Amino acid sequence: MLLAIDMNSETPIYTQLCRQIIKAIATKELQEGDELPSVRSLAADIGVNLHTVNKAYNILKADGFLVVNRRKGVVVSPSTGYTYNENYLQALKNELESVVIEALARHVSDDQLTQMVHEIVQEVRGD
Amino acid sequence: MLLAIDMNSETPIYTQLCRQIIKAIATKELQEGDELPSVRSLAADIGVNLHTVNKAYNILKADGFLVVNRRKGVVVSPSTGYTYNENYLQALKNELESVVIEALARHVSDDQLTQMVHEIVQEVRGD
Amino acid sequence: MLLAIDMNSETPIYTQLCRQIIKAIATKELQEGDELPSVRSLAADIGVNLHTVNKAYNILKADGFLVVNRRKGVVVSPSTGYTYNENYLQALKNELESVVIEALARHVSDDQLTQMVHEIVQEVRGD
Amino acid sequence: MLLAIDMNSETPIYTQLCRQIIKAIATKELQEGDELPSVRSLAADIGVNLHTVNKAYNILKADGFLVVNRRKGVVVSPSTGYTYNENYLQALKNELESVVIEALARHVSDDQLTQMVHEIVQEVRGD
DNA sequence: GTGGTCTAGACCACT
DNA sequence: GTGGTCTAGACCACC
Repeated sequence: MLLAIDMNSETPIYTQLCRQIIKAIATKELQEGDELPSVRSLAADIGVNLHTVNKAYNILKADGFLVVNRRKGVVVSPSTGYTYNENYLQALKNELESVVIEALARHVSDDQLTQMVHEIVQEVRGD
Repeated sequence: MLLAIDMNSETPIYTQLCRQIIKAIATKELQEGDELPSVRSLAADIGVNLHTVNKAYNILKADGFLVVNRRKGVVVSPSTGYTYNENYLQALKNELESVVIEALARHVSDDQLTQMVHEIVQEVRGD
Repeated sequence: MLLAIDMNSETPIYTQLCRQIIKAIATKELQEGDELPSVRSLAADIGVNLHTVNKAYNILKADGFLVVNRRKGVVVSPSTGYTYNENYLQALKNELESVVIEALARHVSDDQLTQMVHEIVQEVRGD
Repeated sequence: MLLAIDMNSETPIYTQLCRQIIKAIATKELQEGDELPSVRSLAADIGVNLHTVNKAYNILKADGFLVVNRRKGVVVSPSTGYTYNENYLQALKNELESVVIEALARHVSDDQLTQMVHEIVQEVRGD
Protein backbone atom coordinates (compact mmCIF):
# COMPACT_ATOMS: atom_id res chain seq x y z
CA MET A 1 0.00 0.00 0.00
CA LEU A 2 1.26 3.41 -0.95
CA LEU A 3 0.45 6.29 1.35
CA ALA A 4 0.73 9.71 -0.21
CA ILE A 5 0.60 12.51 2.32
CA ASP A 6 0.14 16.12 1.23
CA MET A 7 1.88 18.33 3.74
CA ASN A 8 0.26 21.40 2.17
CA SER A 9 -3.27 20.13 2.52
CA GLU A 10 -5.52 21.72 5.08
CA THR A 11 -6.68 18.27 6.12
CA PRO A 12 -4.73 17.09 9.15
CA ILE A 13 -2.14 14.44 8.40
CA TYR A 14 -3.74 11.91 10.71
CA THR A 15 -7.02 12.35 8.82
CA GLN A 16 -5.28 11.82 5.52
CA LEU A 17 -3.77 8.63 6.92
CA CYS A 18 -7.15 7.40 8.10
CA ARG A 19 -8.74 8.06 4.74
CA GLN A 20 -6.07 6.32 2.76
CA ILE A 21 -6.20 3.25 4.95
CA ILE A 22 -10.00 3.22 4.73
CA LYS A 23 -9.71 3.58 0.98
CA ALA A 24 -7.36 0.61 0.83
CA ILE A 25 -9.91 -1.38 2.82
CA ALA A 26 -12.75 -0.24 0.56
CA THR A 27 -10.84 -1.29 -2.55
CA LYS A 28 -9.90 -4.54 -0.84
CA GLU A 29 -6.26 -3.74 -1.23
CA LEU A 30 -6.25 -4.43 2.49
CA GLN A 31 -8.29 -7.36 3.66
CA GLU A 32 -9.31 -8.95 6.93
CA GLY A 33 -6.27 -9.95 8.92
CA ASP A 34 -3.75 -8.05 6.81
CA GLU A 35 -1.01 -6.53 8.92
CA LEU A 36 -0.28 -2.83 8.91
CA PRO A 37 3.20 -1.46 9.31
CA SER A 38 4.20 -0.65 12.86
CA VAL A 39 3.62 2.88 14.07
CA ARG A 40 7.35 3.37 14.19
CA SER A 41 8.15 2.15 10.69
CA LEU A 42 5.21 3.89 9.05
CA ALA A 43 6.12 7.16 10.72
CA ALA A 44 9.69 6.82 9.49
CA ASP A 45 8.47 5.85 6.04
CA ILE A 46 6.36 8.90 5.40
CA GLY A 47 8.41 11.20 7.57
CA VAL A 48 5.89 12.24 10.17
CA ASN A 49 5.76 12.21 13.93
CA LEU A 50 5.05 8.97 15.82
CA HIS A 51 2.13 10.64 17.56
CA THR A 52 0.50 11.38 14.23
CA VAL A 53 0.51 7.79 13.03
CA ASN A 54 -0.53 6.65 16.47
CA LYS A 55 -3.51 8.98 16.44
CA ALA A 56 -4.62 7.69 13.05
CA TYR A 57 -4.37 4.07 14.18
CA ASN A 58 -6.29 4.81 17.36
CA ILE A 59 -9.11 6.47 15.45
CA LEU A 60 -9.31 3.53 13.06
CA LYS A 61 -9.36 1.14 16.02
CA ALA A 62 -12.17 3.11 17.63
CA ASP A 63 -14.03 3.04 14.32
CA GLY A 64 -13.61 -0.74 14.14
CA PHE A 65 -11.47 -0.82 11.03
CA LEU A 66 -8.35 -2.02 12.82
CA VAL A 67 -7.74 -4.29 15.74
CA VAL A 68 -4.65 -5.19 17.70
CA ASN A 69 -3.44 -8.73 17.32
CA ARG A 70 -1.05 -9.97 19.99
CA ARG A 71 1.22 -11.67 17.50
CA LYS A 72 0.84 -9.69 14.29
CA GLY A 73 0.46 -6.19 15.71
CA VAL A 74 -2.20 -3.99 14.10
CA VAL A 75 -4.34 -5.84 11.58
CA VAL A 76 -7.48 -5.17 9.56
CA SER A 77 -10.66 -6.19 11.41
CA PRO A 78 -13.18 -8.65 10.01
CA SER A 79 -15.61 -6.60 7.98
CA THR A 80 -18.37 -7.05 10.54
CA GLY A 81 -16.33 -4.79 12.79
CA TYR A 82 -16.99 -1.65 10.82
CA THR A 83 -20.40 -2.10 9.28
CA TYR A 84 -22.55 1.03 9.24
CA ASN A 85 -25.11 1.72 11.93
CA GLU A 86 -27.80 4.33 12.48
CA ASN A 87 -25.44 6.88 13.99
CA TYR A 88 -23.07 6.56 11.11
CA LEU A 89 -25.83 6.94 8.52
CA GLN A 90 -26.99 10.10 10.23
CA ALA A 91 -23.48 11.54 10.29
CA LEU A 92 -23.00 10.51 6.66
CA LYS A 93 -26.15 12.30 5.63
CA ASN A 94 -25.07 15.45 7.42
CA GLU A 95 -21.73 15.40 5.69
CA LEU A 96 -23.32 14.81 2.33
CA GLU A 97 -25.81 17.57 2.94
CA SER A 98 -23.33 20.37 3.38
CA VAL A 99 -21.44 19.29 0.27
CA VAL A 100 -24.47 18.66 -1.92
CA ILE A 101 -26.35 21.78 -0.89
CA GLU A 102 -23.48 24.04 -1.87
CA ALA A 103 -23.19 22.21 -5.17
CA LEU A 104 -26.88 22.77 -5.85
CA ALA A 105 -26.57 26.43 -4.93
CA ARG A 106 -23.82 26.69 -7.53
CA HIS A 107 -26.13 25.20 -10.14
CA VAL A 108 -24.49 21.80 -10.33
CA SER A 109 -27.24 19.58 -11.70
CA ASP A 110 -28.86 16.65 -9.98
CA ASP A 111 -27.47 14.38 -12.71
CA GLN A 112 -23.94 15.68 -12.40
CA LEU A 113 -24.00 14.86 -8.71
CA THR A 114 -25.25 11.32 -9.01
CA GLN A 115 -22.90 10.84 -11.96
CA MET A 116 -20.03 11.96 -9.77
CA VAL A 117 -21.02 9.55 -7.01
CA HIS A 118 -21.20 6.73 -9.55
CA GLU A 119 -17.74 7.54 -10.84
CA ILE A 120 -16.33 7.34 -7.35
CA VAL A 121 -18.07 4.04 -6.72
CA GLN A 122 -16.69 2.69 -10.00
CA GLU A 123 -13.19 3.76 -9.08
CA VAL A 124 -13.40 1.99 -5.76
CA ARG A 125 -14.99 -1.19 -7.07
CA GLY A 126 -12.95 -1.46 -10.23
CA ASP A 127 -9.64 -0.47 -8.81
CA MET B 1 -34.44 33.36 7.70
CA LEU B 2 -33.70 31.46 10.85
CA LEU B 3 -30.13 30.65 11.74
CA ALA B 4 -29.50 27.94 14.28
CA ILE B 5 -25.97 27.75 15.61
CA ASP B 6 -24.65 24.83 17.60
CA MET B 7 -22.03 26.18 19.97
CA ASN B 8 -20.89 22.69 20.92
CA SER B 9 -20.29 21.53 17.39
CA GLU B 10 -16.72 21.03 16.32
CA THR B 11 -17.40 22.81 13.05
CA PRO B 12 -16.51 26.48 13.46
CA ILE B 13 -19.37 28.90 14.00
CA TYR B 14 -18.49 30.89 10.91
CA THR B 15 -18.64 27.70 8.82
CA GLN B 16 -22.06 26.87 10.22
CA LEU B 17 -23.18 30.36 9.28
CA CYS B 18 -21.80 29.99 5.77
CA ARG B 19 -23.58 26.70 5.26
CA GLN B 20 -26.92 27.94 6.48
CA ILE B 21 -26.78 31.00 4.27
CA ILE B 22 -25.76 28.89 1.28
CA LYS B 23 -28.63 26.55 2.08
CA ALA B 24 -31.04 29.47 2.15
CA ILE B 25 -29.73 30.53 -1.25
CA ALA B 26 -30.02 26.99 -2.61
CA THR B 27 -33.64 26.72 -1.46
CA LYS B 28 -34.32 30.18 -2.87
CA GLU B 29 -35.35 31.38 0.55
CA LEU B 30 -32.78 34.05 -0.19
CA GLN B 31 -32.77 35.45 -3.70
CA GLU B 32 -30.71 37.84 -5.76
CA GLY B 33 -30.65 41.25 -4.17
CA ASP B 34 -32.12 40.18 -0.85
CA GLU B 35 -30.57 42.00 2.08
CA LEU B 36 -28.89 40.14 4.93
CA PRO B 37 -28.89 41.40 8.48
CA SER B 38 -25.97 43.65 9.40
CA VAL B 39 -23.00 41.96 11.01
CA ARG B 40 -23.80 43.66 14.27
CA SER B 41 -27.46 42.77 14.41
CA LEU B 42 -26.90 39.19 13.30
CA ALA B 43 -24.10 38.81 15.83
CA ALA B 44 -26.35 40.12 18.58
CA ASP B 45 -29.20 37.92 17.39
CA ILE B 46 -27.32 34.65 17.60
CA GLY B 47 -25.11 35.71 20.47
CA VAL B 48 -21.69 35.62 18.89
CA ASN B 49 -19.04 38.19 18.29
CA LEU B 50 -19.44 40.45 15.29
CA HIS B 51 -16.07 39.36 13.93
CA THR B 52 -17.33 35.82 13.66
CA VAL B 53 -20.27 36.92 11.54
CA ASN B 54 -17.95 39.19 9.59
CA LYS B 55 -15.68 36.29 8.76
CA ALA B 56 -18.60 34.25 7.45
CA TYR B 57 -19.80 37.16 5.32
CA ASN B 58 -16.29 37.70 3.98
CA ILE B 59 -15.94 34.08 2.95
CA LEU B 60 -19.28 34.19 1.19
CA LYS B 61 -18.23 37.40 -0.54
CA ALA B 62 -15.01 35.78 -1.70
CA ASP B 63 -17.04 32.81 -2.94
CA GLY B 64 -19.31 35.14 -4.90
CA PHE B 65 -22.49 34.44 -2.95
CA LEU B 66 -22.72 37.87 -1.37
CA VAL B 67 -21.75 41.40 -2.31
CA VAL B 68 -21.65 44.56 -0.29
CA ASN B 69 -24.05 47.15 -1.60
CA ARG B 70 -23.21 50.69 -0.55
CA ARG B 71 -26.80 51.47 0.21
CA LYS B 72 -28.35 48.21 1.26
CA GLY B 73 -25.45 46.63 3.13
CA VAL B 74 -24.76 42.96 2.45
CA VAL B 75 -26.97 41.45 -0.26
CA VAL B 76 -27.20 38.20 -2.21
CA SER B 77 -25.29 38.29 -5.51
CA PRO B 78 -26.90 37.55 -8.86
CA SER B 79 -26.62 33.82 -9.36
CA THR B 80 -24.01 34.25 -12.09
CA GLY B 81 -21.63 35.27 -9.34
CA TYR B 82 -21.37 31.84 -7.81
CA THR B 83 -21.76 29.37 -10.65
CA TYR B 84 -19.51 26.32 -10.51
CA ASN B 85 -16.26 26.14 -12.45
CA GLU B 86 -13.64 23.49 -13.10
CA ASN B 87 -11.78 24.14 -9.88
CA TYR B 88 -14.93 23.86 -7.86
CA LEU B 89 -15.97 20.61 -9.51
CA GLN B 90 -12.57 19.16 -8.73
CA ALA B 91 -12.80 20.20 -5.10
CA LEU B 92 -16.36 18.89 -4.95
CA LYS B 93 -15.28 15.51 -6.24
CA ASN B 94 -12.50 15.32 -3.68
CA GLU B 95 -14.89 16.11 -0.87
CA LEU B 96 -17.41 13.58 -2.12
CA GLU B 97 -14.68 10.99 -2.47
CA SER B 98 -13.59 11.01 1.13
CA VAL B 99 -17.19 10.74 2.29
CA VAL B 100 -18.30 8.13 -0.20
CA ILE B 101 -15.25 5.91 0.13
CA GLU B 102 -15.73 5.50 3.85
CA ALA B 103 -19.39 4.74 3.28
CA LEU B 104 -18.50 2.02 0.79
CA ALA B 105 -15.94 0.57 3.18
CA ARG B 106 -18.71 0.34 5.76
CA HIS B 107 -20.87 -1.59 3.30
CA VAL B 108 -23.31 1.19 2.54
CA SER B 109 -24.71 0.22 -0.84
CA ASP B 110 -24.44 2.15 -4.05
CA ASP B 111 -28.22 2.54 -4.04
CA GLN B 112 -28.35 3.85 -0.49
CA LEU B 113 -25.86 6.53 -1.43
CA THR B 114 -27.63 7.78 -4.52
CA GLN B 115 -30.91 7.54 -2.64
CA MET B 116 -29.45 9.76 0.07
CA VAL B 117 -28.29 12.30 -2.49
CA HIS B 118 -31.75 12.30 -4.02
CA GLU B 119 -33.36 12.91 -0.67
CA ILE B 120 -31.16 15.91 -0.11
CA VAL B 121 -31.92 17.28 -3.55
CA GLN B 122 -35.64 16.82 -2.87
CA GLU B 123 -35.39 18.67 0.41
CA VAL B 124 -33.71 21.59 -1.30
CA ARG B 125 -35.94 21.72 -4.35
CA GLY B 126 -39.20 20.96 -2.63
CA ASP B 127 -38.80 23.42 0.17
CA MET C 1 -22.29 62.90 -19.86
CA LEU C 2 -23.49 59.63 -18.49
CA LEU C 3 -22.42 58.64 -15.02
CA ALA C 4 -22.74 54.95 -14.21
CA ILE C 5 -22.36 54.20 -10.53
CA ASP C 6 -21.89 50.65 -9.31
CA MET C 7 -23.39 50.40 -5.86
CA ASN C 8 -21.83 46.97 -5.40
CA SER C 9 -18.31 48.07 -6.17
CA GLU C 10 -15.83 48.25 -3.33
CA THR C 11 -14.66 51.61 -4.65
CA PRO C 12 -16.39 54.42 -2.78
CA ILE C 13 -19.11 56.18 -4.76
CA TYR C 14 -17.36 59.55 -4.55
CA THR C 15 -14.23 57.97 -6.03
CA GLN C 16 -16.26 56.49 -8.86
CA LEU C 17 -17.72 59.93 -9.51
CA CYS C 18 -14.27 61.52 -9.55
CA ARG C 19 -12.94 58.94 -11.97
CA GLN C 20 -15.80 59.25 -14.38
CA ILE C 21 -15.57 63.01 -14.47
CA ILE C 22 -11.80 62.81 -14.95
CA LYS C 23 -12.38 60.30 -17.73
CA ALA C 24 -14.82 62.67 -19.42
CA ILE C 25 -12.16 65.37 -19.22
CA ALA C 26 -9.48 63.02 -20.57
CA THR C 27 -11.66 62.08 -23.55
CA LYS C 28 -12.54 65.75 -24.04
CA GLU C 29 -16.18 64.97 -23.59
CA LEU C 30 -15.92 67.73 -21.01
CA GLN C 31 -13.84 70.73 -21.97
CA GLU C 32 -12.62 73.94 -20.37
CA GLY C 33 -15.52 75.98 -19.14
CA ASP C 34 -18.14 73.27 -19.51
CA GLU C 35 -20.69 73.39 -16.71
CA LEU C 36 -21.31 70.42 -14.46
CA PRO C 37 -24.71 69.64 -13.04
CA SER C 38 -25.41 71.15 -9.64
CA VAL C 39 -24.64 69.00 -6.61
CA ARG C 40 -28.32 68.78 -5.92
CA SER C 41 -29.44 67.71 -9.39
CA LEU C 42 -26.60 65.26 -9.90
CA ALA C 43 -27.31 63.66 -6.56
CA ALA C 44 -30.97 63.29 -7.45
CA ASP C 45 -30.06 62.00 -10.91
CA ILE C 46 -27.92 59.12 -9.78
CA GLY C 47 -29.73 58.60 -6.52
CA VAL C 48 -27.00 59.24 -4.01
CA ASN C 49 -26.57 61.50 -1.03
CA LEU C 50 -25.77 65.18 -1.51
CA HIS C 51 -22.67 64.80 0.66
CA THR C 52 -21.31 62.18 -1.69
CA VAL C 53 -21.50 64.36 -4.78
CA ASN C 54 -20.21 67.27 -2.80
CA LYS C 55 -17.19 65.32 -1.66
CA ALA C 56 -16.38 64.30 -5.22
CA TYR C 57 -16.64 67.89 -6.45
CA ASN C 58 -14.46 69.11 -3.61
CA ILE C 59 -11.76 66.60 -4.37
CA LEU C 60 -11.81 67.52 -8.04
CA LYS C 61 -11.59 71.19 -7.11
CA ALA C 62 -8.61 70.49 -4.86
CA ASP C 63 -7.01 68.55 -7.70
CA GLY C 64 -7.53 71.48 -10.07
CA PHE C 65 -9.94 69.75 -12.44
CA LEU C 66 -12.92 71.86 -11.47
CA VAL C 67 -13.36 75.46 -10.43
CA VAL C 68 -16.33 77.42 -9.16
CA ASN C 69 -17.64 80.09 -11.49
CA ARG C 70 -19.86 82.74 -9.86
CA ARG C 71 -22.34 82.69 -12.73
CA LYS C 72 -22.19 79.18 -14.12
CA GLY C 73 -21.59 77.15 -10.96
CA VAL C 74 -19.02 74.38 -11.12
CA VAL C 75 -17.13 74.30 -14.41
CA VAL C 76 -14.14 72.49 -15.87
CA SER C 77 -10.85 74.30 -15.24
CA PRO C 78 -8.52 75.37 -18.03
CA SER C 79 -6.21 72.46 -18.65
CA THR C 80 -3.26 74.28 -17.09
CA GLY C 81 -5.06 73.84 -13.79
CA TYR C 82 -4.47 70.16 -13.54
CA THR C 83 -1.20 69.48 -15.32
CA TYR C 84 1.00 66.89 -13.65
CA ASN C 85 3.79 67.87 -11.30
CA GLU C 86 6.56 66.04 -9.52
CA ASN C 87 4.41 64.97 -6.61
CA TYR C 88 1.80 63.55 -8.90
CA LEU C 89 4.35 61.64 -10.96
CA GLN C 90 5.71 60.09 -7.80
CA ALA C 91 2.27 59.07 -6.63
CA LEU C 92 1.47 57.75 -10.10
CA LYS C 93 4.56 55.61 -10.12
CA ASN C 94 3.71 54.19 -6.71
CA GLU C 95 0.24 53.27 -7.84
CA LEU C 96 1.54 51.72 -11.04
CA GLU C 97 4.14 49.79 -9.09
CA SER C 98 1.77 47.88 -6.87
CA VAL C 99 -0.38 46.93 -9.83
CA VAL C 100 2.46 46.06 -12.20
CA ILE C 101 4.47 44.12 -9.66
CA GLU C 102 1.58 41.80 -8.86
CA ALA C 103 0.98 41.30 -12.57
CA LEU C 104 4.63 40.35 -13.06
CA ALA C 105 4.50 37.98 -10.12
CA ARG C 106 1.53 36.31 -11.81
CA HIS C 107 3.59 35.86 -14.96
CA VAL C 108 1.87 38.52 -17.03
CA SER C 109 4.46 39.40 -19.67
CA ASP C 110 6.12 42.73 -20.17
CA ASP C 111 4.47 42.97 -23.60
CA GLN C 112 1.01 42.21 -22.30
CA LEU C 113 1.35 45.07 -19.85
CA THR C 114 2.49 47.69 -22.32
CA GLN C 115 -0.11 46.42 -24.77
CA MET C 116 -2.76 46.90 -22.12
CA VAL C 117 -1.61 50.43 -21.45
CA HIS C 118 -1.71 51.16 -25.18
CA GLU C 119 -5.24 49.85 -25.45
CA ILE C 120 -6.37 52.13 -22.67
CA VAL C 121 -4.66 55.11 -24.28
CA GLN C 122 -6.35 54.28 -27.59
CA GLU C 123 -9.74 54.06 -25.94
CA VAL C 124 -9.29 57.45 -24.37
CA ARG C 125 -7.89 59.18 -27.43
CA GLY C 126 -10.18 57.57 -29.97
CA ASP C 127 -13.33 57.81 -27.95
CA MET D 1 13.48 39.77 3.48
CA LEU D 2 12.98 43.19 4.94
CA LEU D 3 9.48 44.48 5.44
CA ALA D 4 8.99 48.20 5.87
CA ILE D 5 5.57 49.25 7.11
CA ASP D 6 4.33 52.83 7.04
CA MET D 7 1.94 53.21 9.95
CA ASN D 8 0.79 56.61 8.70
CA SER D 9 -0.11 55.46 5.23
CA GLU D 10 -3.76 55.30 4.35
CA THR D 11 -3.28 51.89 2.77
CA PRO D 12 -4.05 49.24 5.37
CA ILE D 13 -1.11 47.54 7.01
CA TYR D 14 -2.19 44.12 5.80
CA THR D 15 -2.28 45.43 2.23
CA GLN D 16 1.21 46.82 2.57
CA LEU D 17 2.34 43.44 3.83
CA CYS D 18 0.69 41.67 0.92
CA ARG D 19 2.35 43.96 -1.60
CA GLN D 20 5.78 43.59 -0.14
CA ILE D 21 5.55 39.83 -0.06
CA ILE D 22 4.24 39.76 -3.62
CA LYS D 23 7.10 42.03 -4.62
CA ALA D 24 9.58 39.66 -3.00
CA ILE D 25 8.04 36.82 -4.96
CA ALA D 26 8.12 38.83 -8.19
CA THR D 27 11.81 39.64 -7.73
CA LYS D 28 12.47 36.01 -6.83
CA GLU D 29 13.79 37.07 -3.48
CA LEU D 30 11.24 34.56 -2.25
CA GLN D 31 10.99 31.35 -4.23
CA GLU D 32 8.83 28.25 -4.28
CA GLY D 33 8.98 26.48 -0.95
CA ASP D 34 10.69 29.29 0.94
CA GLU D 35 9.42 29.62 4.47
CA LEU D 36 7.92 32.85 5.76
CA PRO D 37 8.24 33.96 9.36
CA SER D 38 5.45 32.78 11.65
CA VAL D 39 2.59 35.20 12.16
CA ARG D 40 3.69 35.74 15.72
CA SER D 41 7.31 36.45 15.01
CA LEU D 42 6.59 38.69 12.03
CA ALA D 43 3.99 40.58 14.04
CA ALA D 44 6.49 41.10 16.85
CA ASP D 45 9.17 42.08 14.34
CA ILE D 46 7.24 44.88 12.70
CA GLY D 47 5.30 45.80 15.81
CA VAL D 48 1.75 45.03 14.76
CA ASN D 49 -0.89 42.66 16.01
CA LEU D 50 -0.67 39.05 14.96
CA HIS D 51 -4.16 39.21 13.48
CA THR D 52 -3.01 41.84 11.03
CA VAL D 53 -0.22 39.62 9.78
CA ASN D 54 -2.62 36.71 9.78
CA LYS D 55 -5.03 38.59 7.55
CA ALA D 56 -2.28 39.36 5.06
CA TYR D 57 -1.18 35.72 5.01
CA ASN D 58 -4.77 34.58 4.54
CA ILE D 59 -5.29 36.87 1.58
CA LEU D 60 -2.10 35.64 -0.02
CA LYS D 61 -3.20 32.07 0.61
CA ALA D 62 -6.55 32.75 -1.05
CA ASP D 63 -4.69 34.33 -3.98
CA GLY D 64 -2.52 31.23 -4.29
CA PHE D 65 0.79 32.88 -3.42
CA LEU D 66 1.22 31.06 -0.12
CA VAL D 67 0.28 27.69 1.31
CA VAL D 68 0.41 26.36 4.82
CA ASN D 69 2.77 23.45 5.13
CA ARG D 70 2.12 21.26 8.14
CA ARG D 71 5.79 21.00 8.92
CA LYS D 72 7.31 24.20 7.69
CA GLY D 73 4.54 26.64 8.47
CA VAL D 74 3.69 29.20 5.80
CA VAL D 75 5.64 28.75 2.56
CA VAL D 76 5.63 30.17 -0.97
CA SER D 77 3.47 28.17 -3.38
CA PRO D 78 4.79 26.72 -6.62
CA SER D 79 4.36 29.41 -9.24
CA THR D 80 1.56 27.51 -10.95
CA GLY D 81 -0.56 28.40 -7.95
CA TYR D 82 -0.80 32.09 -8.77
CA THR D 83 -0.69 32.34 -12.55
CA TYR D 84 -3.00 34.93 -14.09
CA ASN D 85 -6.39 34.00 -15.50
CA GLU D 86 -9.13 35.80 -17.40
CA ASN D 87 -10.71 37.27 -14.29
CA TYR D 88 -7.43 38.60 -13.08
CA LEU D 89 -6.60 40.20 -16.43
CA GLN D 90 -9.95 41.92 -16.42
CA ALA D 91 -9.41 43.24 -12.91
CA LEU D 92 -5.89 44.28 -13.84
CA LYS D 93 -7.13 46.26 -16.81
CA ASN D 94 -9.71 48.01 -14.66
CA GLU D 95 -7.07 48.99 -12.15
CA LEU D 96 -4.73 50.20 -14.84
CA GLU D 97 -7.54 52.16 -16.46
CA SER D 98 -8.35 54.32 -13.48
CA VAL D 99 -4.67 55.11 -13.00
CA VAL D 100 -3.81 55.69 -16.65
CA ILE D 101 -6.88 57.76 -17.46
CA GLU D 102 -6.13 60.28 -14.75
CA ALA D 103 -2.53 60.46 -15.95
CA LEU D 104 -3.69 61.18 -19.49
CA ALA D 105 -6.09 63.83 -18.25
CA ARG D 106 -3.13 65.48 -16.54
CA HIS D 107 -1.22 65.52 -19.84
CA VAL D 108 1.22 62.76 -18.96
CA SER D 109 2.32 61.49 -22.36
CA ASP D 110 1.83 58.04 -23.76
CA ASP D 111 5.62 57.62 -23.81
CA GLN D 112 6.07 58.68 -20.22
CA LEU D 113 3.58 56.02 -19.16
CA THR D 114 5.13 53.14 -21.04
CA GLN D 115 8.52 54.37 -19.93
CA MET D 116 7.34 54.24 -16.33
CA VAL D 117 6.04 50.72 -16.75
CA HIS D 118 9.37 49.69 -18.27
CA GLU D 119 11.25 51.16 -15.34
CA ILE D 120 9.18 49.15 -12.91
CA VAL D 121 9.70 45.99 -14.92
CA GLN D 122 13.44 46.65 -14.95
CA GLU D 123 13.51 47.13 -11.19
CA VAL D 124 11.77 43.83 -10.68
CA ARG D 125 13.72 41.84 -13.22
CA GLY D 126 17.12 43.37 -12.57
CA ASP D 127 17.02 43.02 -8.84
C1' DG E 1 6.15 25.51 18.57
C1' DT E 2 2.60 26.44 14.67
C1' DG E 3 -1.84 28.28 12.61
C1' DG E 4 -7.08 28.53 13.49
C1' DT E 5 -10.88 30.27 16.07
C1' DC E 6 -13.35 33.27 19.11
C1' DT E 7 -14.11 37.24 22.10
C1' DA E 8 -14.08 42.21 23.29
C1' DG E 9 -13.57 46.77 22.47
C1' DA E 10 -11.80 50.57 19.71
C1' DC E 11 -11.53 53.93 15.70
C1' DC E 12 -12.39 55.22 10.95
C1' DA E 13 -14.50 55.81 6.19
C1' DC E 14 -18.60 55.93 3.81
C1' DT E 15 -23.52 57.18 3.12
C1' DG F 1 -26.29 53.62 10.71
C1' DT F 2 -23.05 50.46 7.79
C1' DG F 3 -18.72 47.65 6.91
C1' DG F 4 -13.44 47.82 7.34
C1' DT F 5 -9.40 47.92 10.15
C1' DC F 6 -6.62 47.21 14.18
C1' DT F 7 -5.54 45.83 18.86
C1' DA F 8 -5.36 42.58 22.82
C1' DG F 9 -5.79 38.44 24.92
C1' DA F 10 -7.67 33.77 25.14
C1' DC F 11 -8.14 28.68 23.98
C1' DC F 12 -7.63 24.78 20.86
C1' DA F 13 -5.90 21.42 17.28
C1' DC F 14 -1.98 19.82 15.10
C1' DC F 15 2.79 18.28 14.95
